[in-house]
Amino acid sequence: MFKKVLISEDLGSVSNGIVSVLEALHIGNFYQVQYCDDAYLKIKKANHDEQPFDLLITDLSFMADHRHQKYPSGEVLIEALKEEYPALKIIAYSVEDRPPKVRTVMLESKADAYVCKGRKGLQQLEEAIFKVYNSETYLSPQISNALRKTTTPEIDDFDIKMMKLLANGLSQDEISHHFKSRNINPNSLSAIEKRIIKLRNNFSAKNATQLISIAKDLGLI
Amino acid sequence: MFKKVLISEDLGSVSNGIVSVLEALHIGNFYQVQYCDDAYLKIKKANHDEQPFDLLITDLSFMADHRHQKYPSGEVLIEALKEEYPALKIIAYSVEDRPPKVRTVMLESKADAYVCKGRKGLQQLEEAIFKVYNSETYLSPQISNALRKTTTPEIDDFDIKMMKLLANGLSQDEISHHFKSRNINPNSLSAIEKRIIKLRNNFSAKNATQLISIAKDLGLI
DNA sequence: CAATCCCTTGCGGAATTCCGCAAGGGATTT
DNA sequence: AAATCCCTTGCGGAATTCCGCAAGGGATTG
Repeated sequence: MFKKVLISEDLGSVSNGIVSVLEALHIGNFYQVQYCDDAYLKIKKANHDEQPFDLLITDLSFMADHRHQKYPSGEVLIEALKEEYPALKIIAYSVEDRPPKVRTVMLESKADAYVCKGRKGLQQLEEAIFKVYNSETYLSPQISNALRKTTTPEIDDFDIKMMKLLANGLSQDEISHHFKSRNINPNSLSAIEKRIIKLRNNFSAKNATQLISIAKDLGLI
Repeated sequence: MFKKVLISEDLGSVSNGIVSVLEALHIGNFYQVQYCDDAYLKIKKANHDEQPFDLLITDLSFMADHRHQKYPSGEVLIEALKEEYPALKIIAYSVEDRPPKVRTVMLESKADAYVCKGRKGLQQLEEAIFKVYNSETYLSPQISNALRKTTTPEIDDFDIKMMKLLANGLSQDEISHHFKSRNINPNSLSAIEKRIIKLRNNFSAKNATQLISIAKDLGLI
């Protein structure tokens, strides 16, 4: 079983729960941090000292406070760590259960497991620990099908950028200029128009306002 | 100190944390439930048996699952209980730290305290328990000024309705018809226009799309 | 009563969005 | 090489939104 575990979670109460799971598995060598940056530094130092962690359990969203963070969220922390220390296993433990989020965390950040906080969260976490130890991936049952691309097909990075700009109040013309000034294609007013229309059709939105409303509900932006 | 406490919280891990606080205060007589409906029934029964609870600590948002609930959220549970059992003290314990939510929970649902889950959440919870026991109210420091109406002044029920309709993709003209058909005033296209402009100015939004984006971030809709 | 304030309503024009049609270019297929 | 497909770009007109100006009505105030 895992020998050295790090818990990254800003809610003390949740942290307690994770600890109880580890203790039930007789894993005594664990550490807790409340900020992603601390997690990164602790893992880096452990590796440097040749006593590396072999499992990280981390939340995704952390309350922002006065301390400025290089890694503001679990996603970016996971992505950075997986690039630097591929051997480190990582379990994401989050309340977020929307498929798009699960997809990015598993496919882009490359987490090994995604467990939803919930009524059965700690049981599922225990299950995930076993699976991951055996080099398998794990998803909570309620999101087990989140990786199938049946959900919202064909929404690419560009579309997300565009919707964020829309949500920030930019006009189609301003979005066009925005992309032109950054040499990102496509960038013509007409093309922007067409892509927004495509998105509206995708989500059955009557206008851009509803499109942004839906995208926010889905957690896309 | 409180003699009989109920914890209503669907995340087992968080529940653990609350329990540790109660134990530190030597409150041994407590019960835990994972659904609002169970909380309501348990409190009702305790009162009927003349062994009432004197404190409820409850989360606000509960994951929906297969079990259909009469009380889907902490807010409505609190409101119902406070009407029926005014003597029962209630502490809301939630990740939600946006002023509008705090306002409705404290002013409309009439909770005695609002504690934000966070890095210091459990310490604040302990503080809240003491305050509430002395019949005072308590707010976490980060939201201590949430009750001042300086935040988003003059956003009334009508504005909220209007923004919800906007988010649902209705045009200003359709919104006008919507209110006309329900005999709600004002309802002219021009008036709708003016109120949307007023809201945009309030929130410094460049257009209706950004307005909806901001309103969603603030939790107004 | 008159003056004032506040809100609703209306109007006109500019800006923006919405929508369909069409041309052009690159990649793939036949 | 030709045909096809897909995406980008452009254009024109209708619909909608955005914005300022102004009139009317109700409530409050002097």
